[in-house]
Amino acid sequence: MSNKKNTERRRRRGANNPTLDDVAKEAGVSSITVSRVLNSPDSVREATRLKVEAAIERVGYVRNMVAGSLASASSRFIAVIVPSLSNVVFIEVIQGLQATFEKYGYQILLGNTDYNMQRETELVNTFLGWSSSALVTTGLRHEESCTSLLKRWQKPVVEIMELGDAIDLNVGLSHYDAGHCMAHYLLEQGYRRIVYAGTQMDGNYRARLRYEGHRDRLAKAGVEAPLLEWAPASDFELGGHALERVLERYPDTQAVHFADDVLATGAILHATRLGIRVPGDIAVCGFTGLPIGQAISPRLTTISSPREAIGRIAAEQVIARIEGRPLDADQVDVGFELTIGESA
Amino acid sequence: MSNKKNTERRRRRGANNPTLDDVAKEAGVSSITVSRVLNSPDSVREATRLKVEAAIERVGYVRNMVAGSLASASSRFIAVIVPSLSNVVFIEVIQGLQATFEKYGYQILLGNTDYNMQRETELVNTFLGWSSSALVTTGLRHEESCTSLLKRWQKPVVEIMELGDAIDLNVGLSHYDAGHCMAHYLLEQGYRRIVYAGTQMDGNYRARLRYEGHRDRLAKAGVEAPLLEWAPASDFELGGHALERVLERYPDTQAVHFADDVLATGAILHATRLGIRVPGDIAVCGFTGLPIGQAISPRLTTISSPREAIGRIAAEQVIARIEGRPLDADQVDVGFELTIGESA
DNA sequence: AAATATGATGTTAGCGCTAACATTGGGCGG
DNA sequence: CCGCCCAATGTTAGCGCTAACATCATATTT
Repeated sequence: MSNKKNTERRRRRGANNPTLDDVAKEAGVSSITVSRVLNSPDSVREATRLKVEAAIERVGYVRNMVAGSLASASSRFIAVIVPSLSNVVFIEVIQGLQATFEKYGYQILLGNTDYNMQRETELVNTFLGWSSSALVTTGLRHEESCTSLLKRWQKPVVEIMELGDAIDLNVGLSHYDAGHCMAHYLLEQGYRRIVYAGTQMDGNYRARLRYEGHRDRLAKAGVEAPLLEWAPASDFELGGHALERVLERYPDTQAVHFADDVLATGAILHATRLGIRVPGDIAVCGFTGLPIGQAISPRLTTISSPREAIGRIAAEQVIARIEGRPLDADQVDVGFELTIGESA
Repeated sequence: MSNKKNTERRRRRGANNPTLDDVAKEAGVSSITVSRVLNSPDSVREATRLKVEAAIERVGYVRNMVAGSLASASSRFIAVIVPSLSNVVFIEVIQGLQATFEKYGYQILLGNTDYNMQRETELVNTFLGWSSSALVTTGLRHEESCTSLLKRWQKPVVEIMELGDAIDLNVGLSHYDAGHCMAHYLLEQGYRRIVYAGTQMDGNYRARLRYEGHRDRLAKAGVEAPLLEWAPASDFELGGHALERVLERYPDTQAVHFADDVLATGAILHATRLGIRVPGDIAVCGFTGLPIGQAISPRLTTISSPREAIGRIAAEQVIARIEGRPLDADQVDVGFELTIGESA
């Protein structure tokens, strides 16, 4: 068959960095001992360890994580999937995740879906292909194939932000209740003509869940729940614009319930500029509990969600699972808090 | 020697997911053909490709990226190292990087140093171990061993945010010039008693570079350049607090040059609450060009840096390098812009 | 002192994929 | 209709590491 003229030919790629074997030779031990120094230093005699560490230093060894992960069929990666990086909320969640995972020596593999579920499925596939140790994703709604893939997967999966029927672990809060709670507060304050205003409520369906809570509470009081929605992502300017549109469309509005604090803050700052008094002429409230809402005057009335805590708790749950510690519960309700400011 | 009784024993791990070979068998081709369908579909006949794709679907194959990276000695990872995730600036840079790299099918491997250079070196080591295709890091200052490791490394390295003597590629702006420019503007407006106020200026030495530009410009005008500094990270509340401390320590201050927009915004909002007129009683300016600075009244006078553009340009440079396209220059000065608001 | 347990290190055989080369079967010019 | 070329596919040998088991020296038990 093949013309076996190649006794010693095949060469591979350039790099040729020092490998474990080079270190082993240098230190006068076997490569598995070097591997142990790296992975479980306690299982090696101190003298050996020092010898190996010196050798590592001398040859300038850089560990090949890829080979290690292939051999052990696991990486110290945690896949994290969020729908957006422009929304501070997810940034803060990522901070919580990152800080906690780092403590335990795990790396985050970050994916951004742009509120696109197909993209989410692709990311899940890629991340599983990296032998991730666990996966954290946002929300409970996924493509069918994505859900079934994750259910079959043998490692921890956490769905965050929202509570409900989850694949595995679940850390979040009830957005329906949050919307309901704020609507209740507004009614209590005597407001009756209340408009809900949000952005991108198809992709960001949690904002819609809050609207539903809001609407149902108003319905119970026999009050209409008009909804205005915009396509672009929330920013301060859009908040100001939204306030004007609300007043145009429903001139007798008494209060605006914004889907998030960025819009609400933008509305308040714009109102100040226009000489519209908040809450005198119109009351404003939001959702999230961003620092900027508490820095402006009037201070924003809002619902604060513990964003970094969601990240921290989700990460702790994952670590517990990985380390085989038992969990109190597979679902954690982090709750929310009505923060009463001066704006409503 | 070894009691060779084990003809077919050694089993490995649990998972046993379908592999390329399973797909190959199912499709009636060899595994390399499946590999080609995945990596270079154009090199396979359409009929074959469809057959293989159907087989992939049928067996529920999930690609093992780890094995692929080991065999090809390269992953589609780009290592990205930033000093902080609490600072919006880096978030926006990451957004720019992420959006661009995603277009080309690269994944970001994100590391956070918390302004600790030793941590940076560790992250660099880990990320090189993942066979990253390139590395993006923040700033020009690193540990000696880190710099030399990166210089020996054969793949693209970009240092961002700051301009100067770089390892390989460099995308950023001159912070010294930015500070100088703002000081020049303040002098031009007739201010003479100007205080510079910042946070964490040891770790975040770019804020110090801006101070040095500021100080040198004032010196040229024969004016003192007092500096006040705080240890915690910038937030709105600290900005208000800082304004009060400045007025306490230097009661006749005419203008405060804040190291960033978060502090400056916090100061303006706090001043409004206290009834201090800006710029009537005291002028305020910042650095960064955050949206919030332009949403408040008075609008903030600041220096806008193109944060997302830094990310996008850095990513484009890297991609060009990886694809072997020639670069116009290894260094890109993205510049900055004096944004004149009403606050100074 | 023999038997057994324990701790430290070594040997072997992959993990699942792809680079490098080999083979095969038309298509096509002469 | 022969030889050559090229496109499509196959064969082989690792990539660098670690799981699983093996070995050996020393400590502990009986």
